[in-house]
Amino acid sequence: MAKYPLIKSTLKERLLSSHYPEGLPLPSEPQLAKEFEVSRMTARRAIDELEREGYVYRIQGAGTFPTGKRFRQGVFRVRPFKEWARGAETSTRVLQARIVDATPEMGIVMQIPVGDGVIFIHRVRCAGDEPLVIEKRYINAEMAQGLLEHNLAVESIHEVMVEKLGISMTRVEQSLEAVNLRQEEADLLQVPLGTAAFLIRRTSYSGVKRVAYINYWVRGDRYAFQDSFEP
Amino acid sequence: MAKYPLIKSTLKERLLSSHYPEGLPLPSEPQLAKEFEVSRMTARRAIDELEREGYVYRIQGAGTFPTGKRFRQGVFRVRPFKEWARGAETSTRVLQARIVDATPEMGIVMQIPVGDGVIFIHRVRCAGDEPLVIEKRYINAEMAQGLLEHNLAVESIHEVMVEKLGISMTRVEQSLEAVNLRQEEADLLQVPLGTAAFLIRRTSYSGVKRVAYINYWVRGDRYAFQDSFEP
DNA sequence: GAGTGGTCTAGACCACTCG
DNA sequence: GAGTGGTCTAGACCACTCG
Repeated sequence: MAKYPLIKSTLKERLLSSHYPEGLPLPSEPQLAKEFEVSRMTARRAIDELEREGYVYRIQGAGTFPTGKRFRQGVFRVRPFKEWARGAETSTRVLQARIVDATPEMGIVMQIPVGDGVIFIHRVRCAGDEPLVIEKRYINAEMAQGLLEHNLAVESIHEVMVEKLGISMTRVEQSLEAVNLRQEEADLLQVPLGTAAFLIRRTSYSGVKRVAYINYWVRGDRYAFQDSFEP
Repeated sequence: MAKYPLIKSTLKERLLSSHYPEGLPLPSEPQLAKEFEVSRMTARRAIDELEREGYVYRIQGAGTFPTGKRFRQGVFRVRPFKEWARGAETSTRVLQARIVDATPEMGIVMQIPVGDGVIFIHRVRCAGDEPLVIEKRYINAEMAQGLLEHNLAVESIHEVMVEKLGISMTRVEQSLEAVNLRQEEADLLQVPLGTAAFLIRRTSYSGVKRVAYINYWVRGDRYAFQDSFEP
């Protein structure tokens, strides 16, 4: 039998029973290797998996720390559109891209005063002429000046903001819902009214400031998340 | 700079451009190590990440294969029902729990001969008298003898199987879809026909054997996944 | 400067697949 | 039996943190 699963489950038990105090590092990798009588690489492998599962985080030079009790809230990850539509020819249709005044709703989600400038971008992303995703972005206009001068049908908006405009995104919060498409969205995606879809709501932060709020509607009949894990 | 990210991105490009034909293995790990002039462990690390991201899958003894062009990407995690229905009083209604003969469909998903015994369990899980989740489980009867003698309205089926019946679950594969509820499911969840819901399909393995196949329908108007990360 | 995690090497043995 | 991926070792050097 492999050794690292035993190390992993032993450490997991200790973490769940608060054997290692929060805020303090776990024993170092060489120490754990010694305790379990394995090479450092084998100890690392166990920790690698615990890190991926959210039990610990590592800081190079400082140590490995318990994440505390917040881990394991439902987690999902969404990859860039181009990656998951791989194989097919992808294209993007820009329906709107302009500066608008923040409505009260935008003011709340963006945390800015009503009337402030907001860049509104409305796009449809297709794979092989089939529309798959609707995207509505609201971006703090003050923080992303010059964004509208780029070709939004070709360039990745996120990349432009990070690489060309120098905005550092420090945190992303998102939620995933299952919804029935309304007439407007159904028409754009060319499916019947009420078709089930994923709705992803995403807020991007730069420090404490909210840079962008995005809604994605993803066709439920064309997309699935997939996961595999060892319990 | 580290070497494995370059290997990874090179392989990813090749996979996206169909450089490696579907159905055939990629070059073996020793061959890739040689090509990129690194040790086998470094080549493996690049492939490890591609596997985790769903670009390739590996079969011990046979090779590493491209996963092909399915629009299936991303990762999500589902918490146990009791955790996310927290705060509310949860209850479970068992609609059916009996042994049936495997239909051809069950035979395929369970990888057993048609006609073999399958434990079928149909439950509805509620929070505060409101139905939230429908569950249909198909379990290899041979591997889970005695399961039906437990109180399935109270006990966790997974825990009974692992702790009481001694079945070791080694791997779980699952997918997450957005679907419109059909009449039967809508009635059980007391929502209108066609309401959007999450459909989770889960297969549990014990080694190479498939222990269980489960479908969960989760009300889209009552559940959302949440995630937050640093890019 | 001592200690930490990040990466890498050149081997080794094993379980498994396949013709 | 040859080849594959799965695991492991005992080292090494590096970038980074911290007192």
